[in-house]
Parts: sequence; C-alpha cells; structure tokens
Amino acid sequence: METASIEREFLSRPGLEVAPGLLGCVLRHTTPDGTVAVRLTEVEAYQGADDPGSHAFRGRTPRNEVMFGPAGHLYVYFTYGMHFCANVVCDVEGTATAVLLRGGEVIEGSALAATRRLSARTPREYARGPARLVSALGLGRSDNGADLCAPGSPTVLLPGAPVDPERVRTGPRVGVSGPGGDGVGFPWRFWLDGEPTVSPYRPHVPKRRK
DNA sequence: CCAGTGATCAACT
DNA sequence: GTTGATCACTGGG
Repeated sequence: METASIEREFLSRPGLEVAPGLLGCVLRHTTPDGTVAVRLTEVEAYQGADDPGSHAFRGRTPRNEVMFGPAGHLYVYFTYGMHFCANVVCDVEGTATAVLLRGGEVIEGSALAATRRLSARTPREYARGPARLVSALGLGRSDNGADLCAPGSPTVLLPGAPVDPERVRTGPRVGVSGPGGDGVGFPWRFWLDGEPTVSPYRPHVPKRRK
C-alpha cells in the first residue's frame, strides 16, 4: 500500500508550530521525466499580517493568493528574475502562514536531479538552498497551489523517519530583517544539526541606492 | 565580493 | 498606464 501523505489537519496550524515538524518529512514530485524526492533538513516559518518579512504582510494579492487558502497546498513564487521557491501553506483558510522549504537531501531520483542541477558539484548541493530544492524537484510556476495531501497527487508531502528532537536547531531567518530575521526577535528558521544539505546562513543586506 | 534577471507592487501621472 | 525600488537567491570571482 502506498504511504499516506501528511494529514491536512497537522498543517492547519500556524506555520511557526508546523515548521519543526516538517524536518525529516519528504516532498516527492513526479513529472513525465520521472520522480524526485527530498527529505527536508531546513525550513523557515512565515507569519501573516504581523510579519514584515512575509509575502502576506501587505494583504491578499494575486501572487500570494494561495497562502490565504487552506493548508496543505504548495505556494510557489518567482524571485530575482530567475528562481522559484516553495512553501507549504499552513493555518486555516483566510489566515496566511506558511513554511519555506530551504534545504533537503535527495533520497529518490538522484540521477534526474543531477540533470536539473548541472552546476552542482556534489549530490549534497542538489537541494541545498530554497531555489535549488525547487529546481531539483522540477517544480515551477504551474505547481503553485498544488495539493500536497491529496491521494495520488503527483506532488505529495510524506512523513519521513522520525527525527531526534535533540538534533533540531533554531536561528534567525536567512535574508530577512526585523522580527524573525537578523538576530532580532524570534528564531523562525529550523534545521537538523549536522546535515550537509543545510544552506549557509547569510544575513539580510539592505540595498544601497544608485 | 557582486551581477544577473524579471515579476511585483506602491506611488505616481 | 508608467516608473522605480525591491526581492524569502545562485553562481562565479
């Protein structure tokens, strides 16, 4: 029997509560080219209206629409003119919180991931970083809104081997200022200690005007 | 270190 | 309708 996906009920809570529980879980995506699965080793929580770092901070727009929908769907966005990143939408419908998938280990479809990540020098780099993870899985704009909890979905979130709570580490979010970023406020980034697929920390850099 | 690349959105005409 | 700043990043020096 096929392994059942993570239950939507588990995800229907604030992203901050859900995030550490996603470590060790598996995101699997199937396309005509084949299947790649990634075991999550690094995630970040994003809140809604009271989180300046969140895409949902300024309210509902066409881009962040799926963040406001029910839990268990994928929020995929395009950034820096060339990259996609993916979040698991959390919380109840109308409340936009989510968890950014920042890093993971490819545990299935390594050969296919390699063809999608030509610049990677070692397999650990296939999904080390949010845009790399999306690229390795073969996700894109058309996967925005995909249901991760539906039986038979080509994009599915599965439970993984249990994680030792002692290995869960927390810290500020990457590339985000204010609450939950820099050293300020809350540690909204979660990762598994000792995993080589956790992306390097980079502080937020304010852009200078020309 | 820093350039690339284009969608997005607020602030304007 | 247009402008301009910003951007939850990556790869190459």
